[in-house]
Amino acid sequence: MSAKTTDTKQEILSIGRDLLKKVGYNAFSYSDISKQLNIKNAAVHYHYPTKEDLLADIVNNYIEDYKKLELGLANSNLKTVDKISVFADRYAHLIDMESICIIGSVASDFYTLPEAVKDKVVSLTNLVLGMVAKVLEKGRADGEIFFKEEAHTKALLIMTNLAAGVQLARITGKKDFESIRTALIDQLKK
Amino acid sequence: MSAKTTDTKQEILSIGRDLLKKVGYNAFSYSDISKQLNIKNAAVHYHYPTKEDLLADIVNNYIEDYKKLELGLANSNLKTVDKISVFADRYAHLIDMESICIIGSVASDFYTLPEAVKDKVVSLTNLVLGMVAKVLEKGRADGEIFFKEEAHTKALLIMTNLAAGVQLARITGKKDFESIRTALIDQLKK
DNA sequence: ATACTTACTTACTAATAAGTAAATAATATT
DNA sequence: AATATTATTTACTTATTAGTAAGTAAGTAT
Repeated sequence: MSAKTTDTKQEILSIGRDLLKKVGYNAFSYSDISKQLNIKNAAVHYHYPTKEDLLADIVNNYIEDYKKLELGLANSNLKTVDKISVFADRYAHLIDMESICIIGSVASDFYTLPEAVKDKVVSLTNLVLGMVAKVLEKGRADGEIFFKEEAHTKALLIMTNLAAGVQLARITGKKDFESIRTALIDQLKK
Repeated sequence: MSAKTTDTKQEILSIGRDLLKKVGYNAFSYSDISKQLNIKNAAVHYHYPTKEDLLADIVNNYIEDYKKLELGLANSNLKTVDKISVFADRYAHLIDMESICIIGSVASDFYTLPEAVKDKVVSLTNLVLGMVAKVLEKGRADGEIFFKEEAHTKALLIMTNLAAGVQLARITGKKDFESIRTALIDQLKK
């Protein structure tokens, strides 16, 4: 098992992930990737025969990432508000990367996605929403935060604020996102 | 001035608008439009020389629509909560049309949009956010609704909930949107 | 009736897309 | 050293895209 194989494939994955979040599934091509890596188009096809394969791997990769984050948060001794801030920080970082969250990206392109990938997107979305709901529920049980909705609903409210907040920041600027972030955290503190 | 001109151009605009909200700017072509109208590709170019021209007209069209809505709401005697519900209903309707809101659609594709259109998108977004903020501010002044954030921030919170809620509904289903909508309205009633 | 305008169609072009087959270079395995 | 295996290039194909140029049919204006 050579080192180079993994390197190039990983780099393709990484660039694909960035492009997906920056311009969306329909606006990037294998040529965009190959040019960045100074390799030929066909080399990208060697690692990911079809664009669908690449997309599937990107989504799988995010599922793994979020599972790790879930474990990390569970084993941390962060206060609930700070756990939610971890999510808010991730979304704030997307703005600086000229990106939006993958879920938002694939949701916008949903009706043009290969069927097999849609299922993975559903899994990823449920994973993320479930995580946030769990953090919220535990935080409320521990008396650290306050909200009157069901935990799942509150997770929906927070994540939609963040996801669309990042999208909106492209149009009206980052300060609108910061207003959202601040209001969000304040609400939890009651 | 013939009737047919207006008809075809209007239909192109309407189909373009639907496609933009369904699959996004980069995923539809003039061929998609011409096939639906049983005309040739070049006929679409006759009415809208470039895709940028079409996109610009779509955005302008939404600006007009929202200006009319603003007037309609100002002259109505709807309660504030019902005015906000008008927005929520519009977004709920998008789900049934397999669409997302234009602002979300163009935000996702923002870095692939022609420069000239970006400015129009900014205007549209400010128009919508301004409208909602105004409704909220007046509602609070009249003692009809309650919120502690600034009106602009509350408008951001509500509109991001709705916009991303519609996107999320593609993945997890419409009931998540309905949870958001209900929670949103409940919050205003305090 | 003639000229002009409008709304198209036919028939292209140039560029880019995704994807493939075959040859070749580089790296491991035995 | 010989042999696989892996990674990549070269050279395509097929399809689609946005866009254009030239022609035409029908209506409008003078």
